[in-house]
Amino acid sequence: MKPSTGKDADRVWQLLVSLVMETRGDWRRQVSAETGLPFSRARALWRLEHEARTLSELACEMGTDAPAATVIINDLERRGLVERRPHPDNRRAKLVSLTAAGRKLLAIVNRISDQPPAPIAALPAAQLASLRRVLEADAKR
Amino acid sequence: MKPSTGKDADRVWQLLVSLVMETRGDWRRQVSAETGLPFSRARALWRLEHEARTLSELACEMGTDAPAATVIINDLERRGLVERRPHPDNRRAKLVSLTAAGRKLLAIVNRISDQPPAPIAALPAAQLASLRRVLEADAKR
DNA sequence: TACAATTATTGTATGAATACAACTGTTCGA
DNA sequence: TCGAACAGTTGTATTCATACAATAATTGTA
Repeated sequence: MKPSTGKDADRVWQLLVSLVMETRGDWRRQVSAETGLPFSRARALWRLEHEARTLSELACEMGTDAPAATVIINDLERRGLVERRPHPDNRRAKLVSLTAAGRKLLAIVNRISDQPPAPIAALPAAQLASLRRVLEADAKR
Repeated sequence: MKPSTGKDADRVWQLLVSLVMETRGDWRRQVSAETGLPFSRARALWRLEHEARTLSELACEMGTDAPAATVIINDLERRGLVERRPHPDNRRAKLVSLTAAGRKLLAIVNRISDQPPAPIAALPAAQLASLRRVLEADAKR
Protein backbone atom coordinates (compact mmCIF):
# COMPACT_ATOMS: atom_id res chain seq x y z
CA MET A 1 0.00 0.00 0.00
CA LYS A 2 1.14 3.47 -0.78
CA PRO A 3 2.39 5.26 2.35
CA SER A 4 0.17 8.21 3.25
CA THR A 5 1.79 11.64 3.42
CA GLY A 6 -1.26 13.11 5.13
CA LYS A 7 -1.57 15.79 2.46
CA ASP A 8 -4.87 14.49 1.13
CA ALA A 9 -6.21 14.22 4.65
CA ASP A 10 -5.26 17.84 5.34
CA ARG A 11 -6.89 19.04 2.16
CA VAL A 12 -10.06 17.02 2.66
CA TRP A 13 -10.45 18.32 6.17
CA GLN A 14 -9.88 21.88 5.03
CA LEU A 15 -12.60 21.47 2.41
CA LEU A 16 -14.97 19.95 4.94
CA VAL A 17 -14.35 22.83 7.32
CA SER A 18 -15.09 25.21 4.45
CA LEU A 19 -18.28 23.36 3.80
CA VAL A 20 -19.38 23.54 7.41
CA MET A 21 -18.35 27.19 7.64
CA GLU A 22 -20.48 27.96 4.62
CA THR A 23 -23.57 26.37 6.07
CA ARG A 24 -22.95 26.88 9.78
CA GLY A 25 -24.61 30.27 10.11
CA ASP A 26 -27.81 29.26 8.41
CA TRP A 27 -27.87 26.01 10.29
CA ARG A 28 -27.43 27.69 13.67
CA ARG A 29 -30.21 30.10 12.85
CA GLN A 30 -32.48 27.30 11.71
CA VAL A 31 -31.85 25.26 14.86
CA SER A 32 -32.62 28.27 17.06
CA ALA A 33 -35.70 29.20 15.06
CA GLU A 34 -37.25 25.72 15.05
CA THR A 35 -36.47 24.87 18.66
CA GLY A 36 -36.89 28.29 20.23
CA LEU A 37 -33.60 27.67 22.04
CA PRO A 38 -30.35 29.63 22.01
CA PHE A 39 -27.74 27.58 20.25
CA SER A 40 -25.75 26.80 23.39
CA ARG A 41 -28.83 25.16 24.88
CA ALA A 42 -29.33 22.99 21.80
CA ARG A 43 -25.68 22.02 21.97
CA ALA A 44 -26.06 20.93 25.59
CA LEU A 45 -29.11 18.82 24.70
CA TRP A 46 -27.01 17.24 21.99
CA ARG A 47 -24.39 16.27 24.52
CA LEU A 48 -26.94 14.58 26.73
CA GLU A 49 -28.38 12.41 23.98
CA HIS A 50 -26.65 9.18 24.86
CA GLU A 51 -26.07 9.38 28.59
CA ALA A 52 -26.59 11.52 31.66
CA ARG A 53 -23.71 13.63 32.87
CA THR A 54 -22.78 15.73 35.83
CA LEU A 55 -22.61 19.46 35.40
CA SER A 56 -18.84 19.56 35.59
CA GLU A 57 -18.49 16.81 32.99
CA LEU A 58 -20.78 18.77 30.73
CA ALA A 59 -18.83 21.97 31.29
CA CYS A 60 -15.55 20.25 30.54
CA GLU A 61 -16.83 18.68 27.33
CA MET A 62 -18.30 21.92 26.09
CA GLY A 63 -15.12 23.81 26.88
CA THR A 64 -16.70 26.23 29.33
CA ASP A 65 -16.72 26.52 33.11
CA ALA A 66 -19.12 25.26 35.75
CA PRO A 67 -21.12 28.49 36.19
CA ALA A 68 -21.95 28.53 32.49
CA ALA A 69 -23.15 24.95 32.69
CA THR A 70 -25.35 25.82 35.65
CA VAL A 71 -26.95 28.66 33.73
CA ILE A 72 -27.58 26.49 30.68
CA ILE A 73 -29.06 23.63 32.70
CA ASN A 74 -31.20 26.04 34.73
CA ASP A 75 -32.66 27.28 31.48
CA LEU A 76 -33.24 23.81 30.06
CA GLU A 77 -34.77 22.63 33.32
CA ARG A 78 -37.15 25.59 33.44
CA ARG A 79 -38.26 24.59 29.96
CA GLY A 80 -38.82 21.03 31.11
CA LEU A 81 -36.26 19.56 28.72
CA VAL A 82 -33.82 18.11 31.27
CA GLU A 83 -33.90 17.15 34.90
CA ARG A 84 -31.37 17.11 37.72
CA ARG A 85 -31.15 13.95 39.77
CA PRO A 86 -28.92 13.26 42.73
CA HIS A 87 -25.75 11.42 41.90
CA PRO A 88 -25.84 7.93 43.46
CA ASP A 89 -22.23 7.98 44.66
CA ASN A 90 -21.55 11.63 45.29
CA ARG A 91 -23.98 13.91 47.00
CA ARG A 92 -22.12 16.98 45.76
CA ALA A 93 -22.74 16.09 42.14
CA LYS A 94 -25.99 16.07 40.17
CA LEU A 95 -26.77 13.99 37.14
CA VAL A 96 -28.48 15.79 34.29
CA SER A 97 -30.60 13.74 31.91
CA LEU A 98 -33.09 14.37 29.13
CA THR A 99 -36.83 14.33 29.75
CA ALA A 100 -39.28 13.02 27.17
CA ALA A 101 -39.83 16.58 26.00
CA GLY A 102 -36.08 17.02 25.69
CA ARG A 103 -35.79 13.95 23.48
CA LYS A 104 -38.57 15.23 21.31
CA LEU A 105 -36.85 18.55 20.80
CA LEU A 106 -33.53 16.86 20.17
CA ALA A 107 -35.16 14.89 17.36
CA ILE A 108 -35.90 18.22 15.69
CA VAL A 109 -32.28 19.25 15.99
CA ASN A 110 -31.15 15.99 14.45
CA ARG A 111 -33.64 16.25 11.64
CA ILE A 112 -32.23 19.65 10.71
CA SER A 113 -28.69 18.30 10.74
CA ASP A 114 -29.80 15.47 8.51
CA GLN A 115 -30.08 17.54 5.37
CA PRO A 116 -26.72 17.19 3.63
CA PRO A 117 -25.38 19.93 1.34
CA ALA A 118 -24.93 19.21 -2.35
CA PRO A 119 -21.29 18.10 -2.34
CA ILE A 120 -22.03 15.35 0.16
CA ALA A 121 -25.24 14.25 -1.50
CA ALA A 122 -23.37 14.05 -4.80
CA LEU A 123 -20.82 11.50 -3.62
CA PRO A 124 -21.04 8.10 -5.30
CA ALA A 125 -23.06 5.58 -3.30
CA ALA A 126 -20.19 3.19 -2.74
CA GLN A 127 -18.02 5.92 -1.35
CA LEU A 128 -20.76 7.23 0.89
CA ALA A 129 -21.28 3.79 2.36
CA SER A 130 -17.57 3.41 2.97
CA LEU A 131 -17.24 6.85 4.50
CA ARG A 132 -20.20 6.14 6.73
CA ARG A 133 -18.60 2.95 8.03
CA VAL A 134 -15.38 4.73 8.94
CA LEU A 135 -17.14 7.61 10.67
CA GLU A 136 -19.50 5.35 12.58
CA ALA A 137 -16.66 3.15 13.77
CA ASP A 138 -15.02 6.23 15.18
CA ALA A 139 -18.19 7.63 16.72
CA LYS A 140 -18.46 4.53 18.91
CA ARG A 141 -15.09 5.25 20.44
CA MET B 1 -25.23 1.52 -10.55
CA LYS B 2 -27.25 1.14 -7.41
CA PRO B 3 -29.80 3.93 -7.05
CA SER B 4 -29.04 6.15 -4.05
CA THR B 5 -31.69 6.48 -1.39
CA GLY B 6 -29.90 9.40 0.19
CA LYS B 7 -29.83 7.66 3.55
CA ASP B 8 -26.08 7.21 3.57
CA ALA B 9 -25.64 10.84 2.59
CA ASP B 10 -27.87 11.93 5.47
CA ARG B 11 -25.99 9.81 7.95
CA VAL B 12 -22.57 10.87 6.69
CA TRP B 13 -23.49 14.51 6.94
CA GLN B 14 -24.88 14.03 10.42
CA LEU B 15 -21.63 12.43 11.50
CA LEU B 16 -19.59 15.18 9.91
CA VAL B 17 -21.67 17.81 11.68
CA SER B 18 -21.07 15.94 14.92
CA LEU B 19 -17.39 15.92 14.19
CA VAL B 20 -17.32 19.62 13.53
CA MET B 21 -19.51 20.34 16.56
CA GLU B 22 -17.06 18.41 18.71
CA THR B 23 -14.08 20.40 17.54
CA ARG B 24 -15.78 23.70 16.77
CA GLY B 25 -15.37 25.33 20.16
CA ASP B 26 -11.68 24.61 20.49
CA TRP B 27 -11.09 25.54 16.90
CA ARG B 28 -12.87 28.87 17.22
CA ARG B 29 -10.89 29.65 20.33
CA GLN B 30 -7.66 28.68 18.64
CA VAL B 31 -8.38 30.85 15.60
CA SER B 32 -9.16 33.83 17.81
CA ALA B 33 -6.13 33.26 20.04
CA GLU B 34 -3.63 32.90 17.20
CA THR B 35 -4.96 35.74 15.06
CA GLY B 36 -6.06 38.12 17.79
CA LEU B 37 -9.33 38.54 15.86
CA PRO B 38 -12.92 37.90 16.90
CA PHE B 39 -14.21 34.96 14.97
CA SER B 40 -16.55 36.98 12.77
CA ARG B 41 -13.55 38.96 11.50
CA ALA B 42 -11.65 35.80 10.65
CA ARG B 43 -14.71 34.53 8.85
CA ALA B 44 -14.88 37.68 6.75
CA LEU B 45 -11.20 37.37 5.84
CA TRP B 46 -11.93 33.81 4.77
CA ARG B 47 -14.65 35.03 2.44
CA LEU B 48 -12.29 37.48 0.77
CA GLU B 49 -9.59 34.91 0.04
CA HIS B 50 -10.34 34.37 -3.61
CA GLU B 51 -11.84 37.62 -4.79
CA ALA B 52 -12.80 41.12 -3.72
CA ARG B 53 -16.41 41.81 -2.85
CA THR B 54 -18.66 44.72 -2.13
CA LEU B 55 -19.93 45.20 1.38
CA SER B 56 -23.45 44.17 0.51
CA GLU B 57 -22.27 41.01 -1.23
CA LEU B 58 -20.27 40.17 1.86
CA ALA B 59 -23.22 40.85 4.14
CA CYS B 60 -25.50 38.68 2.01
CA GLU B 61 -23.05 35.77 1.93
CA MET B 62 -22.45 35.91 5.65
CA GLY B 63 -26.16 36.05 6.35
CA THR B 64 -26.11 39.39 8.16
CA ASP B 65 -27.08 42.94 7.22
CA ALA B 66 -25.10 45.83 5.79
CA PRO B 67 -24.42 47.63 9.09
CA ALA B 68 -22.80 44.52 10.51
CA ALA B 69 -20.59 44.23 7.44
CA THR B 70 -19.55 47.86 7.81
CA VAL B 71 -18.53 47.30 11.41
CA ILE B 72 -16.53 44.19 10.55
CA ILE B 73 -14.73 45.83 7.63
CA ASN B 74 -14.03 48.95 9.67
CA ASP B 75 -12.32 46.74 12.21
CA LEU B 76 -10.33 44.80 9.63
CA GLU B 77 -9.32 48.00 7.86
CA ARG B 78 -8.11 49.61 11.08
CA ARG B 79 -5.94 46.55 11.55
CA GLY B 80 -4.54 46.91 8.04
CA LEU B 81 -5.87 43.53 6.90
CA VAL B 82 -8.24 44.71 4.16
CA GLU B 83 -8.72 47.83 2.09
CA ARG B 84 -11.68 49.57 0.55
CA ARG B 85 -11.36 50.59 -3.06
CA PRO B 86 -13.89 52.42 -5.22
CA HIS B 87 -16.00 50.15 -7.36
CA PRO B 88 -15.12 50.77 -11.04
CA ASP B 89 -18.72 50.71 -12.27
CA ASN B 90 -20.71 51.97 -9.31
CA ARG B 91 -19.65 54.90 -7.22
CA ARG B 92 -22.04 53.90 -4.47
CA ALA B 93 -20.29 50.58 -3.92
CA LYS B 94 -16.87 49.84 -2.50
CA LEU B 95 -14.75 46.79 -3.20
CA VAL B 96 -13.10 45.19 -0.21
CA SER B 97 -9.92 43.20 -0.81
CA LEU B 98 -7.16 41.61 1.27
CA THR B 99 -3.89 43.41 1.90
CA ALA B 100 -0.59 41.54 2.12
CA ALA B 101 -0.95 41.51 5.90
CA GLY B 102 -4.46 40.11 5.49
CA ARG B 103 -3.21 37.25 3.35
CA LYS B 104 -0.54 36.50 5.89
CA LEU B 105 -3.07 36.26 8.69
CA LEU B 106 -5.40 34.18 6.56
CA ALA B 107 -2.59 31.69 6.06
CA ILE B 108 -2.56 31.23 9.83
CA VAL B 109 -6.28 30.55 9.82
CA ASN B 110 -5.89 27.98 7.07
CA ARG B 111 -3.00 26.29 8.81
CA ILE B 112 -5.16 25.81 11.90
CA SER B 113 -7.95 24.32 9.82
CA ASP B 114 -5.44 22.02 8.18
CA GLN B 115 -5.07 19.68 11.12
CA PRO B 116 -7.59 16.90 10.46
CA PRO B 117 -9.14 14.97 13.35
CA ALA B 118 -8.43 11.27 13.70
CA PRO B 119 -11.41 9.87 11.73
CA ILE B 120 -10.42 11.82 8.64
CA ALA B 121 -6.73 11.08 8.95
CA ALA B 122 -7.57 7.39 9.30
CA LEU B 123 -9.32 7.08 5.94
CA PRO B 124 -7.55 4.88 3.39
CA ALA B 125 -5.37 6.82 0.98
CA ALA B 126 -7.36 5.89 -2.11
CA GLN B 127 -10.59 7.07 -0.57
CA LEU B 128 -9.06 10.30 0.64
CA ALA B 129 -7.82 11.07 -2.85
CA SER B 130 -11.24 10.33 -4.30
CA LEU B 131 -13.05 12.39 -1.68
CA ARG B 132 -10.66 15.24 -2.29
CA ARG B 133 -11.40 15.23 -6.02
CA VAL B 134 -15.14 15.39 -5.46
CA LEU B 135 -14.93 18.17 -2.89
CA GLU B 136 -12.49 20.20 -4.98
CA ALA B 137 -14.63 19.91 -8.05
CA ASP B 138 -17.51 21.36 -6.08
CA ALA B 139 -15.42 24.09 -4.47
CA LYS B 140 -14.69 25.52 -7.92
CA ARG B 141 -18.36 26.03 -8.53
C1' DT C 1 -11.10 16.57 64.16
C1' DA C 2 -9.28 19.93 60.99
C1' DC C 3 -7.96 21.04 56.44
C1' DA C 4 -7.77 20.89 51.47
C1' DA C 5 -10.08 19.63 47.20
C1' DT C 6 -14.47 18.86 44.65
C1' DT C 7 -19.15 20.18 42.96
C1' DA C 8 -22.48 23.31 42.24
C1' DT C 9 -24.58 27.83 42.60
C1' DT C 10 -25.10 32.91 42.54
C1' DG C 11 -23.73 37.25 41.00
C1' DT C 12 -21.15 40.38 38.17
C1' DA C 13 -18.77 42.03 34.17
C1' DT C 14 -17.48 42.08 29.43
C1' DG C 15 -17.11 41.13 24.58
C1' DA C 16 -19.43 39.34 20.53
C1' DA C 17 -23.13 38.79 17.35
C1' DT C 18 -27.34 40.49 15.66
C1' DA C 19 -31.05 43.49 14.44
C1' DC C 20 -33.22 47.83 13.55
C1' DA C 21 -33.92 52.92 12.58
C1' DA C 22 -32.20 56.96 10.48
C1' DC C 23 -29.20 59.31 7.47
C1' DT C 24 -25.98 60.53 3.21
C1' DG C 25 -24.69 59.99 -1.32
C1' DT C 26 -25.47 57.59 -5.89
C1' DT C 27 -27.97 55.48 -9.67
C1' DC C 28 -31.69 54.64 -12.64
C1' DG C 29 -36.15 55.15 -14.72
C1' DA C 30 -40.70 57.53 -15.33
C1' DT D 1 -36.05 66.66 -13.32
C1' DC D 2 -38.19 64.14 -9.74
C1' DG D 3 -38.60 60.30 -7.03
C1' DA D 4 -37.77 55.48 -5.95
C1' DA D 5 -34.34 52.15 -5.12
C1' DC D 6 -29.62 51.02 -3.95
C1' DA D 7 -24.98 51.09 -1.19
C1' DG D 8 -22.94 52.38 2.70
C1' DT D 9 -22.47 54.53 7.28
C1' DT D 10 -23.67 55.75 12.04
C1' DG D 11 -25.88 54.92 16.26
C1' DT D 12 -28.62 52.27 19.44
C1' DA D 13 -30.48 48.22 21.72
C1' DT D 14 -30.76 43.35 22.74
C1' DT D 15 -29.45 38.78 23.27
C1' DC D 16 -25.86 35.39 23.71
C1' DA D 17 -21.63 33.62 25.18
C1' DT D 18 -17.94 33.71 28.24
C1' DA D 19 -15.05 34.52 32.17
C1' DC D 20 -14.16 35.43 36.95
C1' DA D 21 -14.92 35.95 42.11
C1' DA D 22 -17.18 34.41 46.11
C1' DT D 23 -19.97 31.19 48.60
C1' DA D 24 -22.08 26.74 50.41
C1' DA D 25 -22.21 21.92 50.80
C1' DT D 26 -19.82 17.61 50.45
C1' DT D 27 -15.92 14.55 50.31
C1' DG D 28 -11.56 12.56 51.45
C1' DT D 29 -7.46 12.76 54.03
C1' DA D 30 -3.69 14.07 57.17
